[in-house]
Amino acid sequence: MTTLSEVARLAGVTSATVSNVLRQRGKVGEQTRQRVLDAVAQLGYRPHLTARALAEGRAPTLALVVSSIANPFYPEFALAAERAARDRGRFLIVCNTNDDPDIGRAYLDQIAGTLSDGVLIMNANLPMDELRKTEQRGAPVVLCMWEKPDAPPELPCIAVDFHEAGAIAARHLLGLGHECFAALVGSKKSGIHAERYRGFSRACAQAGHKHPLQRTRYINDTVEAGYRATMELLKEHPQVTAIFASNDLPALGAMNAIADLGLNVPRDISVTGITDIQWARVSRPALTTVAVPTEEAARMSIDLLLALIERRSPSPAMRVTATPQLVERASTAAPRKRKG
Amino acid sequence: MTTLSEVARLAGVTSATVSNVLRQRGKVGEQTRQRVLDAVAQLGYRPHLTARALAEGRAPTLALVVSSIANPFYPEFALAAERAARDRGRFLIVCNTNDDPDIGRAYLDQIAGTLSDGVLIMNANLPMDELRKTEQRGAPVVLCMWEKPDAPPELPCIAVDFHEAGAIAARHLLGLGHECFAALVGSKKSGIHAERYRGFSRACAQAGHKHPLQRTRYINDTVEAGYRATMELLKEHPQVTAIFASNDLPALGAMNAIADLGLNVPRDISVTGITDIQWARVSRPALTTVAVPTEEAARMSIDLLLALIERRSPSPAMRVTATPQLVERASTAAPRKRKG
DNA sequence: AGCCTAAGGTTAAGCGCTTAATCAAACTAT
DNA sequence: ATAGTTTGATTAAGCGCTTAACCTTAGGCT
Repeated sequence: MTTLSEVARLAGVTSATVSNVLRQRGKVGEQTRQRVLDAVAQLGYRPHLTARALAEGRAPTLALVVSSIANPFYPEFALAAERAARDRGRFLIVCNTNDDPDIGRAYLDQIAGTLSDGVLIMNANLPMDELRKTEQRGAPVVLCMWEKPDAPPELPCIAVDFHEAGAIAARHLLGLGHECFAALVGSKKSGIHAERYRGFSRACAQAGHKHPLQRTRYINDTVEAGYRATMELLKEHPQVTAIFASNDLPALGAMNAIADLGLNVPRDISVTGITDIQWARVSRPALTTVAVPTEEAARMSIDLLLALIERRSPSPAMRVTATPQLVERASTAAPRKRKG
Repeated sequence: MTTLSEVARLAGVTSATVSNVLRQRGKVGEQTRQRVLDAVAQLGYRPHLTARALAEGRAPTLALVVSSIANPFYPEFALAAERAARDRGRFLIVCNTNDDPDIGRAYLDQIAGTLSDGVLIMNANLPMDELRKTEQRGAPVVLCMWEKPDAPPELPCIAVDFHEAGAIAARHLLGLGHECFAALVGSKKSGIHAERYRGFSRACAQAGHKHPLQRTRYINDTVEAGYRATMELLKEHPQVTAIFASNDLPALGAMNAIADLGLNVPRDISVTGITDIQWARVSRPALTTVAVPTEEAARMSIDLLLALIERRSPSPAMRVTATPQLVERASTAAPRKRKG
């Protein structure tokens, strides 16, 4: 590892001058500048990022805390965030908590402010006051993909209009002529997905087809849970012609269940999800879903975090990304005419 | 951010003593030790990882360079590596190159040795001499999942017995009674998957069912490529009863193609993959595949890297992980009796 | 000619921590 | 009682870099 002073010695200047050349700070004469640059090239000098960060009084990385690998959306978002960070010249440490709050806490304790300048939180299942604590330690926190626009988050966050996402799905199904739905909604008590469901039912009500609670199931965000819930729902309510899932994973499970019941998607029953994970494209039939702007949300999250780090934006502004978009694939169609 | 010396002042000692207490180094009296620990607790002191790394002459993170998000296996491996790193008390920076060697180079240039102590390479599509250069700069490099055990890698690596993986798939299909196969193999010139295919054909030959080249397609590692190749293959060779894919993604594409041809998996045609990505479990029918020991390989990669960093293991040992394992699901069955 | 300023550098302190070298005091052994 | 050792702490240097403050020298102005 060549250091600044070795470069300086070769160029016949002081390390401060080399630093000034490299950082484009201060006044440096043209010919010394060249000598320095030559020396840098000759020695293959690369700045020591750790030392630089320490000297600048900042940390050399950003961190992203994600809760789980179970849902493929998280890795997708993680890589989107990585890209956004790289585009801003930052490096991203990924912290997977495996849904264990203790791991999340340990991560935050260790790296917030000491290794990471700021932290992105992606559904990490961590209590708010824990997050506020790390914020007070000097490492800004940004919640990516805030689900509940009603409850003021008390922390900077990127909110996605999930209410609209639910409404989009509903309007799509209504537009095809569906009137009798079943709904698979992410677990009730965590409040996750509540907004998606609310958007869905409001749109239904507005169209004059109020969605009744007995055709709603609160389930985990898994293929299996979607499968089981659909099996039950379709047995109890055979008149259902379309299934709204607040997430893609249960939607895929629903499609499997329908197939196992000897029915056809979309001929007999239509299915919609929300998110547009990669699997949605590959499944048979390909899933119609409402895409959340992952790339954009990741970019905004990083930018907000960087702004907070540089204290440019003192107000913990809560911004909303662009509206989600319907991605129409093969899992939805007009309902089959009732026999009789 | 409370610092060491603030803790020291409160405890009435020197910062060196505090450091000794925390690192369990040197001799410290019992009552001062307690005073120090009390002060640490009272102030909520947390060591500054960046400063510590600089003082210790090491870098505070490890790095993982992955080529792409397109194949969901990479994120799965990345999170496995993250877990392994965390278990060893290390933090992982993930570097996604998006298959662009320039990005990979830039990442290595910037962080190898200056922010990361060592680098894990996962199919990053980087030239060997580039990697050797970063190694000489003092940041050990480990290749995860080396595909070609024939060619000595010249760099420390974790090799998986992909030859055996191919053979396992072949033996499974042969055992079911199949004799006429088609093969979808990862792109020829990169040499990736060559070993998997070789294992497959050798096992076929041993069983007396030599696999002919005209029923082999060298394709990209995508669902779409698998789909297209299968369409072609089945039109040219309708007698095929089983498809061997060197990777899960093309295998899934093959299943879709078969369905679109009006045929049934596995009744008409069986399909196998290699890797066991998450999608394999969810697809309909669920994919029979040969699982590579992801978790284990990730763990071994991290351990080898750490050993190299600590110069414990001077020899760039190439180790082979445990044998891949067959995961039998619904996409394979005995061939249908020939009509006539 | 003398003063001020700007340009082009250097000095030195410091980021928070580690660690080898050092030192003082308290024991042990003779 | 004196030398030698151990225990338990301190001192100070240094990791590689940044940056405010300072110092020259040369040129511009009256």
